[in-house]
Amino acid sequence: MPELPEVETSRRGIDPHVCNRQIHQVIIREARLRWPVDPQIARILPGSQITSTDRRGKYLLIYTSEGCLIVHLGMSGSVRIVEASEPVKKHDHIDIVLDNQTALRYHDPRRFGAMLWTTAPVLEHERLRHLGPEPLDESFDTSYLYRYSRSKKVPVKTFIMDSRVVVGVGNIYANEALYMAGISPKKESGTISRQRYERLVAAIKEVIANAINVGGTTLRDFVGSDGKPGYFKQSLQVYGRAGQPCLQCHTPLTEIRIAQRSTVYCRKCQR
DNA sequence: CGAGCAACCTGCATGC
DNA sequence: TGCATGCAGGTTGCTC
Repeated sequence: MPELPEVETSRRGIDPHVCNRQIHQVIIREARLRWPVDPQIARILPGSQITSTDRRGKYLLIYTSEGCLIVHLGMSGSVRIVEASEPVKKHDHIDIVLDNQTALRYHDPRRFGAMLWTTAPVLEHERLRHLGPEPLDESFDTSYLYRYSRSKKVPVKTFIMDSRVVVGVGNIYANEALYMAGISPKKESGTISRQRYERLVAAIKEVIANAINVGGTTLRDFVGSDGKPGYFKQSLQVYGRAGQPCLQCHTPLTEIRIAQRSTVYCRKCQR
């Protein structure tokens, strides 16, 4: 999936095309996503106005005059703007048809994504209320992460991928940030010094900010909402490079599994 | 309570 | 060529 930078890239891509447009029709071809899509939106949304878009972690928020759509792209989801007449492809599950013959089209082969609807305060939604700080927010800092980690026994990689700790750090960027910070992904969270967490916080911010700046990482089928690929893949230092030389010390990179996720690191540079 | 892991689902690469 | 296997960007919700 789309990690945070891909979601932000998608949001920026669709925002100018959907804001201040009226919704003409909602077509739900397949409601069986991670949670069933509320069929009510097909009658509530037509006639309403899209007022703004936002993002919280990996959730894309589409505010309308009637309530808010909370969209998650799961592992394989994408959204893009199409001509409403464009023929649907396999896995094009939902169209939000706008008043200018375009549509916001949600596509998700694996259906791990979601499109939720709420009329209540969005940040109090059950899916959002337990989320930790945004990685680029100033509240995500060394003191916060260090204090939170004390007495935690999970490997640091699992720790930073926990959305209650910080949102948006998925498998790719967790691998990259730990490499950048010189920390072994296996290291027990509670035993890492404050000084090393300072490096880790800086690395997470840097890797996420860079990825957003270049439009996210393209793997397989991710494309930004304008159909252009992201360019971050070429700057990956460890993810997908198992067995290849470390770019700093030339030791072959090691691949292990942590919490069932592929983990690539340099045994020499990361301790 | 935390830790570990199976589950959700499709597509694709690999090996026989 | 066909078929079985394992793996993929995420997250929830079991069991221990």
